[in-house]
Parts: sequence; structure tokens; C-alpha cells
Amino acid sequence: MPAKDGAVARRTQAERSSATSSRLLATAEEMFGRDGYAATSLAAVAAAAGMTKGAAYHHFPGKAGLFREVFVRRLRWAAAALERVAVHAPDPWSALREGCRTFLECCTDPGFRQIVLLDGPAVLGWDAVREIEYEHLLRVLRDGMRAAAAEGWIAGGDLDVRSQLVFGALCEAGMMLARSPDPEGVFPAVAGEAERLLGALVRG
Amino acid sequence: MPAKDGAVARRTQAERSSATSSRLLATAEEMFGRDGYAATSLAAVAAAAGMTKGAAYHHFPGKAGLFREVFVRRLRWAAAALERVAVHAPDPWSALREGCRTFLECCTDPGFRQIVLLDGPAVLGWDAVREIEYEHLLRVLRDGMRAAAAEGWIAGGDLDVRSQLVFGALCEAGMMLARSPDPEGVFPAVAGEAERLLGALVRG
DNA sequence: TCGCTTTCATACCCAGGGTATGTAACTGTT
DNA sequence: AACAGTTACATACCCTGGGTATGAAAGCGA
Repeated sequence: MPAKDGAVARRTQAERSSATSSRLLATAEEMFGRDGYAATSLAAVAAAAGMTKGAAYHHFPGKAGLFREVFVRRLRWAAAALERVAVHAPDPWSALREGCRTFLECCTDPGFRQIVLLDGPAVLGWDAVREIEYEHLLRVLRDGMRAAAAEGWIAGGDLDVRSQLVFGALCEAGMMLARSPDPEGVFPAVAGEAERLLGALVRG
Repeated sequence: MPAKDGAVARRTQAERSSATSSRLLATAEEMFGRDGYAATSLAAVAAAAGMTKGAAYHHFPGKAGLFREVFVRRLRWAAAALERVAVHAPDPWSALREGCRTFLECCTDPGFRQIVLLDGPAVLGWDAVREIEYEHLLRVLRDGMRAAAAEGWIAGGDLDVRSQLVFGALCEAGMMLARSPDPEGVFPAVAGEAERLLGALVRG
């Protein structure tokens, strides 16, 4: 077992690997989110992260592969925000309302909008996007609806389909927010209509 | 005024131009719809239409420009279908219901799905897509809602926002239909939930 | 100490969007 | 009818950028 060779701490392989991998991911998340997928070259991302294309291709299967990881990251980020809100809700119905509002706040982030809502479907294909979104967001929304339905808050029906339709409406709402010159100003109107749409499903 | 020179009918510039332009558009619509924007090269489109890239660049400002024209074409196609249905509806509420169902049927077309729902936003940007969709579909939907609201069929509110949210839900529904291995089989369930979403807005 | 693997950098290939230039087909004018 | 000017293409080229092949240096197990 050799000792450290002087002041420079020698790093293990796993440390090096995960460090560069993380740097690359963070840089890619920033650039994909700011400039969009098509306008961001892989070499530029690697350079901004302090390495070359070769390193990027060593850690990820390609540009689309890197984007996919970034996409998943953003979804995890949103899912974490949802989680924090939902656990404090007093009842399933409030959890639904608060969750949807939180998702809209996530859409306020320009990077989230660009990566998840705009480029995601075109780059990864709708099926892949749908699968990842299901894993992190849609299932939560569906389960929330099921819980609300079980307690009689909302009407029954095909909740798999309905949760996805609501998700589509929320994405559109998120895009409206992001596009607006005054997101904070229109937030109440958009969030209000979104809640009305949700509230319209309440069992009368 | 010179006479025709033999068997070959000489064509005017406008005829030549519009003929090649149409051929290019039709071919691009087919290939973009089948293979997607990224996987379709401009040279391939031009070749399939019996010409070279030069001709394409003479008639359109570039690949994205050509795609934009194709995109508009598809929207006009869908709008025409909506128009045919809406005029026969006995009341605003039926017009809304029938219009939404017709839109879902448009989404059954794989090319429509690929061009309008998948590639459009990423290629043209959300703002441009939104503007074109507004011109052809969203305005119709909003006006339909306004008419329905004026006659007391649905509740009031911000109908600009609400129509867009409903549109988002419909697009998602369309993607579900297109993705399904058995579109005809799931059509009733999806259309049913879409109508429920719409019906939930009915003034109680 | 010595292979072996992992981690990157360098150099290269090539598909494809865009452009510059040449040429043939039409058009208005005298 | 001849000519200049414009339009409608084709050909040849540039160059960005994704992907790959090769090589070197840094850990790692024996």
C-alpha cells in the first residue's frame, strides 16, 4: 500500500470518474437548458466542463445519452419538490392542488421548460419521455388521484388516462408561464384556471 | 407572342415554380411525418421530389423554413376537418364536444403526431408554434368556448387560458392514442376522459 | 514490479446544413 | 427577333459537429 506522493492527494478511480461525470452533467444541464439541445455542441459542453469530447464519450453513450441523464435529473428535481409539498397536505385533495401548483412553479425555471417540455420529446422520443415522466411525476399524480377518488373527493373513471390529460394541461400551463413577459403577473390566472380544471373533476 | 415550339409545352415561370414548390412540400410532409425532422436530410427530400438541394434553397429559406410550411399545412388540414364538423353542430356545446373529438381523430394520423406534436415545438420554438396553432386551432377553440359561455353552457373565467389548457390536454390525449398499440381500442377511453374533462367545465 | 484496466486526449472520418457560382429557362422591351 | 434582365434551378464547395479509432497516462490487483 503506497503512501501519498507529496502534497498532491492521489485520487481513486471512482473519485475521478464520478467527479468528471458530475461536472459534465452539471455543465450540460446548464447549457442544454439555456441554449437548447440543437444549439449546444457536445464539444462545447466538454470544453466548458474542462475536458474534451473523448471524456464525454467515455462516460456517456453520446449526446442524446447525456441529454437523457440531464432530463432524468430535472425530473428528479421536480419530483423532490412535489414530495416536499405533498407530505404536508392535510388530505388527498389538498395534496393534488398543492402538487399541481408546485409543478407549475417548477415550470417557471427556464431550464426545466427547455429540457423537459421542449426538447425532451423530440430528442428522446415520446415513449421514452413518457416512461421517465411516469416514473417520477405521473405515477405520483395518478396515485394522488386514486387516493382522492377512494375518499370520494373526485369522480371515478379511467384515472390512468385522466392523470395524463391533466399532466398535459399542466405542461401547457407551464409553457404559458415561461413564455409570458411577466410570469409572476400571470401566474395567478394560469394557476387559477388549472385549479378550476382540477376542481371541475370534483364529484358534484 | 411566340407559338409553342413543338410537342413540349412550354410552361410559364409561375407554373414551374408552384409545381416544384408543391412537389417539395408534399414530399417533405411525407418524409418529415414518417421519419421525423432530425432523421430527414434536406438533400434526401429534394432527391425524392426529383430535384437537388439548390432548388429547395431557392424556394425555402432552409430546412427549418420548409418544415415550418409543412407544419402550417398540417394545421390547416386539421382546421378544415374541425370546420366541417363544427358547422353542423346544433349548439355551441355540441360543437365543442365534436370539435375535440375530431381533433383526436386528427392525432390518429402518425404524420400529424410527428410533425405537429413532437417535432414542431423543438424545431420552431414554442412561441412560433403557439402562434400558428392559435391562428388555426386555438382561436376556434376559444371562440367556441366563448360562445358556449355566452349561452350559459360552461362557466366563465379566463377563457384564453382555459382553452389553451384544454388544448394541452387534447394534445396529450392525441399522443396517447398514437402511441398505443391498439389506437382504435383505446380511443373510446381516451375520448371519454377528454369529454369528461370538458364536461367538468359545464356550469353545474 | 509488472501487466491490466480505467480514464481521458488527440486525430480523424463523414453526414449534412448552408452558400457561392454557373447555367439554362422564361420575360419584358425595342 | 434579338437582347438584357430575371427567375429557376444544378454543381461544387465550405464547415460545423456527432461519432470513432488510436494512443498515452493514471490508478489497480497480483
